[in-house]
Amino acid sequence: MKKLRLRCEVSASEEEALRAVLQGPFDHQAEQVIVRRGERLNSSILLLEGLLARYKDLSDGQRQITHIHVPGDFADLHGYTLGYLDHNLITLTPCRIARAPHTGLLAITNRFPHLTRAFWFSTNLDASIHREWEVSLGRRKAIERAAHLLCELQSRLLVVGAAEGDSFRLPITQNQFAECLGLTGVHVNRVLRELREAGLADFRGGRVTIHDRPGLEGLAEFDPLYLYLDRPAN
Amino acid sequence: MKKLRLRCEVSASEEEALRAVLQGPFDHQAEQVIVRRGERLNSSILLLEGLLARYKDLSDGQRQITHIHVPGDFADLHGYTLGYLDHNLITLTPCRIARAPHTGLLAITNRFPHLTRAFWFSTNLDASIHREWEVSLGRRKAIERAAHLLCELQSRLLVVGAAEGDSFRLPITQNQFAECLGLTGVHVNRVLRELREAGLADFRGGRVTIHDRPGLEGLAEFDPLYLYLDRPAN
DNA sequence: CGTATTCTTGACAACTTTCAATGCGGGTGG
DNA sequence: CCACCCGCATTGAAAGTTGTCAAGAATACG
Repeated sequence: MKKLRLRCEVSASEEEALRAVLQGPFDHQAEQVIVRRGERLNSSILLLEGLLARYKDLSDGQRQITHIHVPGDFADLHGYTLGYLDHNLITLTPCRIARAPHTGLLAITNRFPHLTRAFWFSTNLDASIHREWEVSLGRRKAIERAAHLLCELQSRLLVVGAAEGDSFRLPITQNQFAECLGLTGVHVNRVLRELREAGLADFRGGRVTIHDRPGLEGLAEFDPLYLYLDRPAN
Repeated sequence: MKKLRLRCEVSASEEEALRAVLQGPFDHQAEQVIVRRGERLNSSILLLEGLLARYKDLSDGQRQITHIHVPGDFADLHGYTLGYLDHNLITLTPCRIARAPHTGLLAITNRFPHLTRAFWFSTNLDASIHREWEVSLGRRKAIERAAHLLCELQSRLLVVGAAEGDSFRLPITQNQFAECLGLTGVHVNRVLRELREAGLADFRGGRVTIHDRPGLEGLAEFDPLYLYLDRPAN
């Protein structure tokens, strides 16, 4: 909740309204599909601890992860207006979540226009991250993609207090990382070695350590503007 | 306006409120940057005629288009909650637009929760399209990406009455098409020839004709679920 | 009618995938 | 306690897809 607050200035009465609506917490194991594509929804999920991912499968078994959620993210708030998701939602690690029933969200959106805009902002921020991933997937080379995602995750985790300076836990496999980047696990492995040998960053054993942030950002052409870290006043 | 209505059931009073807020229409030439990344916004753009694109530039001159807008789309409604855009907005063709000042949108969101949710839905639909593009860019081969985008555009244009059955105007260059697909113009050219020679679709002279929709959809693994064409009841 | 884009094609290069094999480490059962 | 397994990481070699470069053809436009 503190984490959610950081991104969207919320008044005491608004926070109370939201808190009243939330159910849980609930715990989930890793690798569990939490929401299935197309299934009708009646609540949305706030991630408290762990990592979630949005992904889609192709018929030949390939998978593309389209977003990684960090603690404080409303993972499928868009499901509230969409009714169902176009993608699956899976736990990458063991997770703790809270649920906001859509009836409760409806009540909030009818009574708290400002809080509604804060929610709306949150889904728009997700969309902005999707766009940056499109740029990576479409135009950046493998090593640049990897560097960019590491920069993004470090920035986002720092905001919610889940990074210790230039190091943070990222307990996912190289294959999962590859599924974010539109690459194969084999190639990601090579690229991570390159980053390590260049002294830029080290991702091993479920932990990332960034040794040369400027270098990594330069390689990735990382510009955090799209993360809207200077949250708007509205 | 009729087109907007098709995607979001809007009551008479809501429609009137929106109409009262809209300014314009304004006309723009092709290839004009309408909104620049990072610039503070005080109105959002409703596309009435023509095609707009969201894009980002890289330092080496590469460009990635992250979204194509068709008539009826609110092109930068997300700018209302975000304050500024993370991308540029450009006209691909001559365009006619209307503008919704954010002061007006603020008034609407304070008075019409249901219309607010309709707006919110609209930005969530954009995000869904971003996700599908991530899948294309990350996992589909060049010819599949091209086929998928043609299917998507045909579906979306059909909804707003801008497609004539299996044919529709798409007055953009192969290079611009390539910028959507994360490919080079040269390769798009080859891929379009393949689609033509396979009897699937023909994109030439600013017009697309789909000769074998099932074949094209099969090649692309196109599933329109992500377009939320069965709009939700809320 | 001439000029500038855009389209088209070929040959070659670069990047990433595929296939295959080996190493590593943690958990489990004997 | 230790051997065995199994998933994950790592590496090499070969193949495939897409990009780059270059040139000529077609088309649009003034």
